[in-house]
Amino acid sequence: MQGEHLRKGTWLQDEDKQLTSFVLRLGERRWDSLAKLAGLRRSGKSCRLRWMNYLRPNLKHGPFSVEEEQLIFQLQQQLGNKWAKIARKLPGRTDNEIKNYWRTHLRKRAQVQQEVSRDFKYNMESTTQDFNQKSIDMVSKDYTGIFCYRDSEWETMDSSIDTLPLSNWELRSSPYESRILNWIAELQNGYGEKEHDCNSTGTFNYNPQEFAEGCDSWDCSGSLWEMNYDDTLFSKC
DNA sequence: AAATCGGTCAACCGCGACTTT
DNA sequence: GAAAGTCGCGGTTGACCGATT
Repeated sequence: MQGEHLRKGTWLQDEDKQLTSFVLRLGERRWDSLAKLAGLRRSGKSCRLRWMNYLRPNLKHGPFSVEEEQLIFQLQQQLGNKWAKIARKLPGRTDNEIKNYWRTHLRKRAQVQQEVSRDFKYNMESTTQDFNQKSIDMVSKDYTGIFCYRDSEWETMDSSIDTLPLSNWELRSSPYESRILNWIAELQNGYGEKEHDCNSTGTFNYNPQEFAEGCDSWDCSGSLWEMNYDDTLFSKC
């Protein structure tokens, strides 16, 4: 194909038809030869990409479902940016599509989640004595994605997260909710007037097993997943 | 109405791994 | 075993579009 003037940019309908018909006849391989045989002035690479990401049968083109979104989020945490591997777990979705979705929808949320998770763990560690490390790890991990700040004051806050009163945090749309709210209330009572003091201590009862009940699946909508944030707000005391 | 900005997504690029000759 | 060809992956770009100023 060298020396020939190759087309770039958006594919035309005719090109799509031509490519599809040749891939169905010759199979998904030898893309350079296939492009030549099909009379397409495209690189083999470009043909392959067009086929894999758009023309291939059984591709889903609609918006991602909540389940897909959660799966992507979870797999990204486990595998990192291994989009091809992640795509294999989501039939009908392409690595490119998932990568784009991650970058435009989920990346920020992941950052927020990490920050909140870290701060939460930090606060737990600095405010409890009877809390074993295993429980803390589990909580900080499983808490991700469920905190939400009652945000009417959010925009006007000009300092770090530790100035946000605990009573203004809420947890929504998950089976954890009521227990967590109670827990936060207890924490708040434990803090008393010392809520700005990260070195203050308090105790509360926590049963990880009880806590974990009903955790199989839950809807993240209406939670941190939709929260706008400013990461300057997430500094520690 | 026009300009600007930000989000989205299809497509491209570079590179390493794998296969074929 | 080496060179050439091909494939697959992840990062990046740029066109497009709607919202905002």
